[in-house]
Amino acid sequence: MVITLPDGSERTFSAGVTGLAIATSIGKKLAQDALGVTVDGKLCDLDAPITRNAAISIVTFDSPAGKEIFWHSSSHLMAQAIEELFPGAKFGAGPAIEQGFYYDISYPERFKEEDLRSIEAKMLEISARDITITREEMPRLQAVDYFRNTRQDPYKVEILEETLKDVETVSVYHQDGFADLCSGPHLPATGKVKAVLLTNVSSSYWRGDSSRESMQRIYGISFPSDKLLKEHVNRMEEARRRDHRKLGSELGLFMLTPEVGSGLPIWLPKGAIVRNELETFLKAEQRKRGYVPVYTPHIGNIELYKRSGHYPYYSDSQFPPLTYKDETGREEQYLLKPMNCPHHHLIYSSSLRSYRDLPIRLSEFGTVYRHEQSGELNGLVRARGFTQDDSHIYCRPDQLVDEICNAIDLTRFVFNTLGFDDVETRLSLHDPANQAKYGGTAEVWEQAEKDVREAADRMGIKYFVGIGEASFYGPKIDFIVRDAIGRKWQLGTVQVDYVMPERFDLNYIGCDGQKHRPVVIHRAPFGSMERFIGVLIEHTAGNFPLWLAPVQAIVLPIAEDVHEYAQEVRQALFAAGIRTDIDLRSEKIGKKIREAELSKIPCMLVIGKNEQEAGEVSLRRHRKGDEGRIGVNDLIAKLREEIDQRS
RNA sequence: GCUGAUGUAGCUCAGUCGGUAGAGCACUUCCUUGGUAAGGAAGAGGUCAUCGGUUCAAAUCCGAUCAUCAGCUCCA
Repeated sequence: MVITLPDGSERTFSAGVTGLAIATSIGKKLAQDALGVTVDGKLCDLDAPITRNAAISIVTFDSPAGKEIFWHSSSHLMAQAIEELFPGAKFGAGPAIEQGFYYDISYPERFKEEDLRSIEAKMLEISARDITITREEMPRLQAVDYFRNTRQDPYKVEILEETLKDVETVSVYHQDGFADLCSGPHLPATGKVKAVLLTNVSSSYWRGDSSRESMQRIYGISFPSDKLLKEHVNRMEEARRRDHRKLGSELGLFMLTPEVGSGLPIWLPKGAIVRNELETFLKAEQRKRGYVPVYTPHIGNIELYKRSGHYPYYSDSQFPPLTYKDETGREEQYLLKPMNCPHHHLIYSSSLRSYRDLPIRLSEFGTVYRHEQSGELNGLVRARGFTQDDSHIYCRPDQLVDEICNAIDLTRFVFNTLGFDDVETRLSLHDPANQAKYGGTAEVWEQAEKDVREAADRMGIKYFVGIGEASFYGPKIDFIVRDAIGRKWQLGTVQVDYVMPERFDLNYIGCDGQKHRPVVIHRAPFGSMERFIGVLIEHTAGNFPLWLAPVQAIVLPIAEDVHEYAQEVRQALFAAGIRTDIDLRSEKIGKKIREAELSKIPCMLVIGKNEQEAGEVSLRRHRKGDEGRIGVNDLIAKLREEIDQRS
């Protein structure tokens, strides 16, 4: 039997050889590190016999597949520890996740912080026992009996009787007295897990259904060595330092206060500069690309949102309507604007449109208010009041794919300028099994999804498909980035809409003299200014590029005798439009530099007698250090160039 | 909204058994006039999230509310 290794070399083994045996034949170290094996691309247990010629690859902790096996087994290890410490605990789902694992547990007592520590200790103890983990294939009905009567775990029985009801044979993994229904693969033995950290306990609903019972979910992460765990803990601490909520108040960018209301961010002067720069940047770019600006009010008659269909779909997540009664008793209801689209549609239909006028691209930084659930609020990235860089493009069907491509291009331009290179793109399509969630006919959806796919393909975007992620009026392309602790946030979006033109009876006169329906594209490259800047803060750790920095330069005179010259330098930079502060305190230069560094000011201009005599400054860059002396005019030219290039 | 945790000076945090509030940094003033990440001294700063209860006495114990954090659910 011939086994092909990842480097292309071939080796002969007798039939039934295991991954472990192959690893051992290659090297001792590999055999030690081996967690699983892929056989012709399929991930398998290390002790599974290989019965035919195959290409195999030994999986270690270094690979994503290795981590998944490791963490999945760790969740079983945790379950076993909990079962030994807390008899009667019932187990729901316990998968590996991107950063570790969790297990959902039903147990009458609340797990406390101390419990997590004792579970960790028990896990390490079970690891030290180095129990062999074995797989058993079992007919499904036998498994039902086993989990109902032997294991007495109703959740596993439910999975067997519902999710797996059409499956003949299932697999069960055993380690000592503990057993779990699981498709695997798993580690060969518990001893591989050398370091474990249980991070928190929170609640979850059984099967993610808020009408079902609440379970306790314990999150953890584990590693094959203490060293790797320490590195992970350090990374987490670094992430906390980058948290935009922390940096936002340290750097004076924004604030949140219950005196205004939760989820309603206030932009402080420094944060307002960042936001304003971004808005100016996008406005200029949109002007080049044929967008025209509009402004619309912050509230609108509720009938508008009933007509658009937003109100019934989203009434839960809106602030309650304002009711106004005039002296005749006539009542009107207004809604705090939850989205900008209906207003823009009215602008479109305010005059007769010819096919020659299209596409029409209406744009607005529109502030909207949504009553997000309290538990969902999160600094700037999830707020109740936020501003969308919203635009609606009205075009003819034959222009649609081009216009989607243009919108994708603009979004990519924005992301590239701001240095977001790790962006995932999701093609968000509707869920055919849940038709009630959507407006519009099946034909319209089919066309819309075909169009976005075509545009995405033409733009060469690497995307993944998200079924059920579409909005109620159409499919979309979403640009998703991660925050400092790895959580994903949707920023930019491009959405196709055949539904609103119907609801608002939008039309244009075609070359045949007849009325036709335009198509609408909703798009927002930043998405929400708040969320975008929140993620940008974490992405840059508050070290904004020069063009965005709230304070671009600070003049640091060494002693009082050069204060006058220092003021002149500051004025010169100011006159060139460079945001420049000056530190005139009677502190030593070391302290002034330290504080400027901590404030993350990109350029420090150190000035003493030497600089004054030569008409120069000493330029020190944030996190880079002294760059030497430069004439004031040269400095201004250099900084202006960097700012204008947005480099 | 749900489950759990947390809330003390502008910030980071101490505060024992219930006995009336503490540090460092920041801030203000004074001294110091300096060369690339913390010069010195003094001063000021708190209705211990809010409201209610227990108690001779509450930052501390109990309850409610608000807010924040983690996760779940949701996301136009």
